[in-house]
This record gives sequence, C-alpha cells and structure tokens, in this order.
Amino acid sequence: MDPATDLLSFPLFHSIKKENQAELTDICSRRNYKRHEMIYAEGDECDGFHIIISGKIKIYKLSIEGKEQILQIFKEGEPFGEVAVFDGKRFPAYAESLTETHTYFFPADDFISLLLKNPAIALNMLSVMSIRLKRYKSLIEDLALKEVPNRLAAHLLYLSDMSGGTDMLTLDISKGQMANILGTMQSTLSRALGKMKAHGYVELHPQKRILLKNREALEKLASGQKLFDSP
Amino acid sequence: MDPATDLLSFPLFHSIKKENQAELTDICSRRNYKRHEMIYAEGDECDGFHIIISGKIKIYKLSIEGKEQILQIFKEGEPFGEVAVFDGKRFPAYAESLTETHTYFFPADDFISLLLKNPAIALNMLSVMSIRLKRYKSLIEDLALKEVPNRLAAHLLYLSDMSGGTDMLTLDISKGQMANILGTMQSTLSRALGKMKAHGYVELHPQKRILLKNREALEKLASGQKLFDSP
DNA sequence: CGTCGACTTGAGTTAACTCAAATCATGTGG
DNA sequence: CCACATGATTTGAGTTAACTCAAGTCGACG
Repeated sequence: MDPATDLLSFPLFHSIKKENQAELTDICSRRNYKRHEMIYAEGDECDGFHIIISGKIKIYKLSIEGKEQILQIFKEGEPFGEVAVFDGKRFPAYAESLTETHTYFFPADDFISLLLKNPAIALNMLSVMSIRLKRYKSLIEDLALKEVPNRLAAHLLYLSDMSGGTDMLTLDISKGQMANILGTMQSTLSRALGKMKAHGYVELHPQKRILLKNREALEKLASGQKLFDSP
Repeated sequence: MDPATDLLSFPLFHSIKKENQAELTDICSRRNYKRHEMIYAEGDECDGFHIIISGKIKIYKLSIEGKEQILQIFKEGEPFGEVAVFDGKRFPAYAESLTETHTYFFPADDFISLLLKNPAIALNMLSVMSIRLKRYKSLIEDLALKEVPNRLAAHLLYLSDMSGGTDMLTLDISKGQMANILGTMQSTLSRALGKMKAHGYVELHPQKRILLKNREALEKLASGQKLFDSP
C-alpha cells in the first residue's frame, strides 16, 4: 500500500523520471467513494483527474427527460476526468461510481507542471486519449449506422475481447445499464438478446452470464450485416 | 510562403523552443490534394498526421451498405490524423478532401521525438485532443438521446458559434453532407428544416444560407425539449 | 435555355419507442 | 428453509419517428 511503488505500477507512469517520482507521490491524494456516489457532474469546474485503484465507475450524459447514455465504464488502472484538465475548465459529462471505488486524485496544475518535466508521460497520456477517441468514433459509427442487434453483437464481442477472448461472458452491470451503453431501451435489448438466443448465437445463463455460441454470426452482425428475418 | 514562419503561426507550435524550430521545418513536407481526393482510408497504416494550410476535409465512417457518417469537418489551421500517431498503427476512419486542399505532413516518428524535446507542444496536442473528445461526447449524446430536429437545432447553433455568433449562416457543404453529419437522411433533414421554417425559427435563403430567427426556441430544441406538434 | 445535380415532397414500411403487465431472480426475516 | 418483498427482466400491444423508394421541383451554370 505504499503509494510510491503503487503509482509506478500504472502504465501511465512507467516512464517517469527518477527525480520526479517523489513529486508524483506528493501531488496525488486518495479519494474514496461508496456505491452509486456522484464523483462529478457535467459542467462542474475541473480541479483534476483520477486514476482508479479499485472499483468501477461510469461516465454518462443525461437527456432533458433524464434518460442516460453511458459513454464509458472504467475499471481499476484507468484514468478518467483528464479531458477537462487539458482543455480547460469543465467536465463534459457525469461520473458516478458503480461499486465502492478508490482513486488517486491529481490536481490539474500540479499534474501539468509534472508533464512539462516528463514529456514521456505526456506521450502516454496522448496515447490513452487516442484510444478513447478511437472508441468514441466507433460508438458514433454504431449509433448512427447500425441497428440495435448489430450494436449488441459488436458490444458482446468487445466484452469478450476485454476479458481475454473468452466465450462465457459475465456482465458486471445490469441489462438496463447495458441498454444505456447501447443507446436503447431495456425492453429492446431484451428482445434483441431473445432473437440471438432463438437463432442459437448465444445462450443466456443465470447470474448475468452469456455464452457466445456462434462467433462467426456475431461478427457478421457486428459488421452491419442483417442476418435476421430472412425467410 | 516561408514554411518556417508559416508553421509557427499554428497554435500547436506557438510554444516550440527556438532550438527546435529548424527541426520542425525539416521534418514536415507539403501535400496537395484535389477536390474529392481520398487522403487515407480506415485501416490504412499510419505514417504521420497533417495540418491543413488551406482547404477543407471530412473524416467519416462507412457502413457496410455504403452509408456514411461524418465525424468531423476540418478547415485551415486544424490538425487531423493524429490519433493514429499516438495509439499505434492504423487510421480509425476515412479522410477525404472536400475542396482543393494543401497540408503540411509530419511523419509520426519524427514528430514524437520532437514532442519529447518540447513538452509544451505535447500539452497543446493534449488540449486539441481534449476538445475533440468533448465534441465526440456531445455527438454521441445527440445521436443516442435526441431526435433529428433537436440535433439539427444544436448543429445550427454550433455553426453560428463557429462563425462568430452570426445569425446568417452560410453552409459550406451540401444539405446531403449535413444530413450525414447529423446521422440522418437528406429527406428527413429537409422535412425538419421545413418544420423549423413553418414555425418561424429560421428562414431559408438561396445559396445555402440559413437565417436564425428565433435563437431562444432553437436553444430549447437543442437542449432536447420538444416544441413541435403541441396543438 | 437546357441539363444535371441538389433539394423537396409523397406514400408506405419498419425499427424502436412508450407504457403496462407478467414473470423471474435474489435476498431477508420469520 | 420457506414465504414474501423488491428489483430486474421479459413479454405484449399500440404508436411514432425516421427510414426507403420514387417522383417531382428547384436552381446553378454552361
């Protein structure tokens, strides 16, 4: 639990210079959140960003009627809230813990001056943000160009990738939350999953588990092809 | 037309160190594209990124049926293609010139080593990418949570912002391309604009010009409120 | 003035939405 | 260990925004 060694284990800081390691430890502080606690709201002034030590949080937007669109779910090791650090002032979305969560918090100004002394970390940060941009681009593509079953297939395959390519997924969120990631309703998601089951592409098991049975078909769906309702 | 002074005029390079200015000039080269030329395709290996000297390009995704979703349109002074430089290997979307376009091209490796010597430029780049992430977040929000008329209102107000807050917009793209930005069909866009006109929110003028007549109503629409079909 | 691409309008269809009811899981206290 | 309560999920029925396809109109430009 020594912060110094702890911090260096995050990929973001691997390449920090020896002489700045103490500074890194100094500027960061620990923050703790209970389940379902608001970490920041859209429009809040940005004071810094977090790296997750343990737990799980969601970044989301709210419509005027209160419907939510989840932009991303972050787990241990991942930074969040960094956008507001570099572009200026305010958080562009909400952040809320899904489980009990512990983070290291880095004040914006201190972190920027650390970056100026450690360009390698700035490069790491650029790479983190690049990956995020990429993900957002494909989310936009999905929302604009694909229908729900196709988005669902893409998401299932993504989840499988994230857990090392296994065919037996264990969802760590409710199906309602998953619908919010896919930009649809719980009932629509349920029907889409039902159809996939009927076609033998997946099996639904208790305790939020889903078995992928026909990867090939799912890949086709994910790439935008329509496989349902042909005959 | 001296590249050296030219390059320094881009905000990205304002803070470059004196001793690296020559290097900056050395590594970059000029590229020229005719109207409607493909600059790179999704999945292409990334060799570097561009800054636009003059002209206009679109970044877009294609669905399997060939429908396009425009992610962004870039004009003079803006960098593009930088995501692939920092995260690795391949371009996540297509880039195509909309008009005759001239750019400075920076090879990825050379640029990264320049960044390591000029952390301030890395910070500028982080800020550029932060702004992009923010824009994508709100595009996702719009696509997932709002209907076409609301997205249209938001986009009109955005265009007005971009041109200094004027009420008389001059579109620099066709309505068909605009529909692709909004994630909808040309015909749907046309109907939505028609409704806005009928309600007196906008006036449609020849030569791609649109006059915003009721900003307040447009703001309400943009924030997700439904104003149509009440009586 | 004619032609070509851009835009609008019309008619019919559909994916996904809303709202509501029914069912299923899970955890708790008796 | 069972019965019930609570929340999550599924199913049903009706509605709607937006889609497709097609035809018609406008407008810019040679």
